[in-house]
Amino acid sequence: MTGKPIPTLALVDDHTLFRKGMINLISMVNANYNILFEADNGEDLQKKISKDNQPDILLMDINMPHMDGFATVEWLREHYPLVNVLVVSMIQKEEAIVKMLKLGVKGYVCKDIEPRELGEALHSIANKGFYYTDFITGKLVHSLQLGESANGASSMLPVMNDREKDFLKLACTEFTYNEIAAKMFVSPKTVDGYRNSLFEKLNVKSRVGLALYAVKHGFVQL
Amino acid sequence: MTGKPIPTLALVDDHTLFRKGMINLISMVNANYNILFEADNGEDLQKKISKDNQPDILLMDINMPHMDGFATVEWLREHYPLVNVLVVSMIQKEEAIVKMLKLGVKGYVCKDIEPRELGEALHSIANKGFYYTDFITGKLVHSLQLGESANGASSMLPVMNDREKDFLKLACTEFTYNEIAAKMFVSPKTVDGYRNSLFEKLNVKSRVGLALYAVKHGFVQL
DNA sequence: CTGCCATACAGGATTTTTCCGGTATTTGCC
DNA sequence: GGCAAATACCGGAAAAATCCTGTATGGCAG
Repeated sequence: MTGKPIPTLALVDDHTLFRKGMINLISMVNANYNILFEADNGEDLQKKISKDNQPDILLMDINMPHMDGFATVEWLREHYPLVNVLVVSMIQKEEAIVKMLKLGVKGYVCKDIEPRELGEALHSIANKGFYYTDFITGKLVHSLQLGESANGASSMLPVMNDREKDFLKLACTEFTYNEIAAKMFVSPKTVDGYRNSLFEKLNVKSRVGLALYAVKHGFVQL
Repeated sequence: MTGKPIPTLALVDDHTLFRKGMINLISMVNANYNILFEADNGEDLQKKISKDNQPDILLMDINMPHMDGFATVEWLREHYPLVNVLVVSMIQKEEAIVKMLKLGVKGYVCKDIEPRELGEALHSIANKGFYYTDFITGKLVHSLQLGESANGASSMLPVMNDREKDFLKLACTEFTYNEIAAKMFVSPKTVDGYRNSLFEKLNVKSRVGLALYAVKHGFVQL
């Protein structure tokens, strides 16, 4: 673990030829990357990845036999959350893109990507932690807009009463629950109730979850 | 506590005439607000505000004798963090605006505000929780840009090593520290060290503080 | 009037978080 | 080689957060 050495990569794709092609592309990029390993699919990846063999960036296809890209990202998120996934797929369907984004992938590019853009994507992920093109952002925004208006059910905010909203704001501070109770002029046991009620309503299970929810939904400004 | 009744207001300004003028303006707005009380300055406010006498929105000047707007907002933030402050001041200096914004005020308008805009501001704060005009946003962005480049010292990010950055990302999840340790392949006591080190470097004192810092500085995406 | 539901609050137990004061290992550098 | 700084780690204890079950109150619809 010597500081910030050469970023490491791994490739997951069921087509050997395509993997070799990608490796060739990567070698054309004027930057240094160490390729740790290649895998045929998610199952194969599970065998090859380990504590001492984690890539910084994982280039992965979606359509794969046995264990596809979605299942693989979910598994990685649980077991190797520090691995940055760059999806490399022919699939351009908004549904797939948005699904992957929700699963936390750090980039999504088309398989016919040009060397220059691949270099940019890898560099961006290695340094800023993500690479989202305007195309991807566009899909995401579009999907959000759909969710907000037409759909209706999906983005409906849970019903919170005023006191719960007040509590939510104060939960996004470094006050302890006892201090929050004092500022809300209620018993600590009552804020205990607000918290548990919000855990359920907002589908989170910790104060960090509450804070993140509040920020995401604009209850507090950063 | 009957649902969402008429929003309550309070005014803090040392000029009686101006307060009366504002009240008149507010009455012209086609919306209902209850005015709880008026105060001459921060000190006077401290006497008049109480658990059972907190306004939803507090309209406040900056230049006031005895206790000015800045001190007052700081005090409110500590003792009545749920009160939304709308600054109403002649002061248009970027420095003052940015300072107030940093103190968490929910809006900043000029004293020569028109009835229509005042109505919009109050409505926006009562519902969305804030009212920032483009003018204010502009000042803020400008100040941020200054901070980023010229100033240098002010916005310099603390030096975090790679493992600390990794930890910071995982701290923004609902994993416990034990789970985080497992995912980072280190001992729980080590993440204990990362945490304490970041508390100091980032000037926070709880996990919520860490998460909020991380979001604000783009270490995690929402 | 009465039972239901939402809200405010308690006691008590358990887990997590936070804090403190140390130790071993590694790494760069004089 | 040896020293300072950074990193990984430990035991123990105090504080905070989380969870569960249960009570009192008040509004309100049947």
